[in-house]
Amino acid sequence: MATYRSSEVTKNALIEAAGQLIADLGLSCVSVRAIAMLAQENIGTIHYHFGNKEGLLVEVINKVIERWEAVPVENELAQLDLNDRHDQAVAIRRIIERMSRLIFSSEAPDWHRQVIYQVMQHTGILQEMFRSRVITPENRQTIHLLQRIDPSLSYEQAYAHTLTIQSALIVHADYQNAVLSELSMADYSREYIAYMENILISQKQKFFDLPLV
Amino acid sequence: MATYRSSEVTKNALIEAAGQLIADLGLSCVSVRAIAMLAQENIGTIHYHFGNKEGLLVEVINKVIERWEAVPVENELAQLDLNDRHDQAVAIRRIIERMSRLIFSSEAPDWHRQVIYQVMQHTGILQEMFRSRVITPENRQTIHLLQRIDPSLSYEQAYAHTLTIQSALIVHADYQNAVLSELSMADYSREYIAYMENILISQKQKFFDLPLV
DNA sequence: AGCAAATTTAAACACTTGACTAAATATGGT
DNA sequence: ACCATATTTAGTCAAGTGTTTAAATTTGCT
Repeated sequence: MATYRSSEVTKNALIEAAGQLIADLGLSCVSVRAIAMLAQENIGTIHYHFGNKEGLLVEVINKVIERWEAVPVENELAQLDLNDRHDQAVAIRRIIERMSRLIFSSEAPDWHRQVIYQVMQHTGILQEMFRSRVITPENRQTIHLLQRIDPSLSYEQAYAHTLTIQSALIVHADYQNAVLSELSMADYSREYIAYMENILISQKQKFFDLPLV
Repeated sequence: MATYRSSEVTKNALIEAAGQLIADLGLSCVSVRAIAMLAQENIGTIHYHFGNKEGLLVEVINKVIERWEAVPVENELAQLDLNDRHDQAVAIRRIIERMSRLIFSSEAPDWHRQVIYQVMQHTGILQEMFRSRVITPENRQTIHLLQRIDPSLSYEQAYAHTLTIQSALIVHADYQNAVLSELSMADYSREYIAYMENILISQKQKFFDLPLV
């Protein structure tokens, strides 16, 4: 008699509602009352199931992080010889395509991409979660690859390259509303995302004189 | 006897305090009381001088926008022949260096760069100000240049290029705290910014097979 | 069906927020 | 020095915040 079935249902409803509201209003503009109302649950359930508001937000971010952890960068780079120029070029492509897929594929709820990078704006538990479990480990892989491609790169220089790779995707995610309105689009088209991926990939491959694969 | 001297002094103190607090806490976490306390002014002065909180925020953003408007992109591109490959390469460099200078040069208060892109997160008067007076006009120039460089580019494709140019700078500005902590730096070094500029410039020049200038 | 535990509910809590008011003060031209 | 007025001050307001409480209800095993 540990837990009742209804427990998981309301917890998921609250997480989903919180995610949508964060995407719409911003992380620091959502109230427990708004979340409970959208989820059609009582305010008290938030504190009963998650302890407090932050506990709920942790689970919201956790939902996104688990999707990223399910496809670690290591998998994309396995079976590649990072000393081979051709494989180095493939590695660049794999890293960019993976990140783009995780952010823009429609297999996850819409709010994922609009929520996740908001946590990087304010220091706190949420940022620490995303940084320690996603950002830092993934950057380590990318920096390692870049220093294989060009052994003369310092850590700072390799990090700068890493950020120039990721930044376009981050901006398209975090400023989605502004970007879409500037593009007069309702949502990113598959072609647009593909073209942006292509820019990022071939830019980096050309910069390092890698084969264009 | 229109206005007294003290008026401008307190107005500037309030704008400066608001800017610093927005940079530290985030746009939506700043209260009129915190602003007044940091400025060492009375809360009522905010409503007396600016009408309401939003009126003060408008002036904060205005301070930043005026710096950008003082050096229009047109000036950087004047005397360049946008049909000439060499001048096209120079134009790319000028556009990127101008934006980097506006964001990272130390001639303006520290908070400018951490404040300005926050307004792009939420729709409202502040975003509309920055978009209509800075973003849209500047993007028009960049897109025009890119379509001269490669006439086959559609508007969406040219816009994607524009964003890949700007994104790294935006991310370094808006996520400054997280980036600096990942780099174990107290502030961006001149060398780091210069290296990032170099990446962005030569990446774009190589992508379009322009001379590397 | 009965019953103990898990869950939901509504009301209240203390606190912060942006805004407003009326009185007190400071300013600068005369 | 005077005085009209620009500015500052302190106090109050209603509305919204996250949290807590205790009672009511639902759940699932015996």
